[in-house]
Amino acid sequence: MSTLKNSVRLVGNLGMDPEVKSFDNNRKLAKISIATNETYKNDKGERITDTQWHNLVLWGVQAKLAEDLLKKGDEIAVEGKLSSRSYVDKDGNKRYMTEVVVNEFLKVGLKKQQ
Amino acid sequence: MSTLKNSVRLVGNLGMDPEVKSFDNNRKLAKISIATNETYKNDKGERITDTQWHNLVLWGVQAKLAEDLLKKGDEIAVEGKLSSRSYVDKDGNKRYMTEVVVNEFLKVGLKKQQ
Amino acid sequence: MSTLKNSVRLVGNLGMDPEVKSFDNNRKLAKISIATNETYKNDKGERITDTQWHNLVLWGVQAKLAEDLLKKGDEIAVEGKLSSRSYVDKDGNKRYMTEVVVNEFLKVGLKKQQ
Amino acid sequence: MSTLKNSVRLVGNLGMDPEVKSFDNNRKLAKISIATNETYKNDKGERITDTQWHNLVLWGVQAKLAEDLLKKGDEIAVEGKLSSRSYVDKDGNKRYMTEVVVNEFLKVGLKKQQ
DNA sequence: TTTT
DNA sequence: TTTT
Repeated sequence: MSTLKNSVRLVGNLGMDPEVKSFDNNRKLAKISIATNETYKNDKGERITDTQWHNLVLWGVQAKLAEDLLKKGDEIAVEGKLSSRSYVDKDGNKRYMTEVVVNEFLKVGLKKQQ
Repeated sequence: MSTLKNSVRLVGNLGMDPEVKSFDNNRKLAKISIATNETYKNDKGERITDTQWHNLVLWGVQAKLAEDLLKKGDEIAVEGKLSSRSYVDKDGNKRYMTEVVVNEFLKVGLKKQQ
Repeated sequence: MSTLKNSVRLVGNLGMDPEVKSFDNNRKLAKISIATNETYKNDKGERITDTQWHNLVLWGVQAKLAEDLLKKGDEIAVEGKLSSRSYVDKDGNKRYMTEVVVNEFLKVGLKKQQ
Repeated sequence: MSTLKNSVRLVGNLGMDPEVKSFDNNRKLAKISIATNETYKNDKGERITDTQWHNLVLWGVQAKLAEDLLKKGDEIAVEGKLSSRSYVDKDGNKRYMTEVVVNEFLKVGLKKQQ
């Protein structure tokens, strides 16, 4: 799986503890959502904060590491892949959602920020 | 706007010509969707192709370049930012969609591939 | 200047305080060197640490931020560009060196690590 | 080996055919050098081209692919790791050089460029 | 030493 | 739903 064709890098904070599921074949799945906070000045010189929420999916070893190391509020750096999938909602409508399938993450702690 | 906190890189092909809109303030907006194709071998040694479609949004100069240079089938490399937004669909339901807001793109042509 | 054609991303620790120079035109230059530490297991299952040192160059606003915020031992994430240049050493020989010209950095603090 | 701590991405042209060596243990090594060409306008509005040369090292499967697919003039996209090493030159002096150890490459062909 |  |  090529990192040249599809790669996402994010630095952000977990909005909640990881949700972890275990499957029959011993595979683990963890879901986390992180917020990236970026600040900039608009045309009028006002300080604007743009917060984006991202849904991350981790499998196997990465899921285990997330379960053991991460909790709500923690800051992480991640590298992964953009992945979209469709599902059927409770009203029977087809919906789409986009997730980042994580290859790797680091727990960091932003001390100061520019 | 930090490329350290939120950055996406994709190499893929346009599924259709760019859709371009012009606004009163002379700002231009282009929307394109690209497919990234990755191949790998599964557990059984079978060759699998994973095709992902991505919605890209371009503003200003990048929108103008897309309008002038790109058409259906073209291959591009892009760098941008993950951005999610909500909207209300025709049935009055709140929906979410995730897009890549493009900072920069290159028209490339994959000659051969590994 | 394209981030698609030439981009370097590093997470590492400063080996010394930044060296800062100011020029006549008010331009500032900061030089820092950081070590990236990566650990892996070799063929024999032994834990190996690969430490690489990188020379970073910062100009203008980034140099000012480095001067104000960074000191020996700090951990940073950086995005920049690979740049090589030649110079003449004290014996009159032509030498080459490779540096990373920084576009952006974040001060981080790796709390735990995988 | 983490792509979060040390990652380089380049798009450029080979200055010569790959140099390939084979070792006793069947390991292959390929060396290539590529030029990245970036153009921008300086303060006076003049079009400037900044050409940087980069030394790339490929091992194993990547070396084989380079040997089979690449030749002088070809354009490639690569992802790898910054790596510096010292060596002793013919006059007995210690020298340093910086290389990019390639994880992955794609042969591309830039048709048009912005 | 490449390319546009 | 996070963080500064």
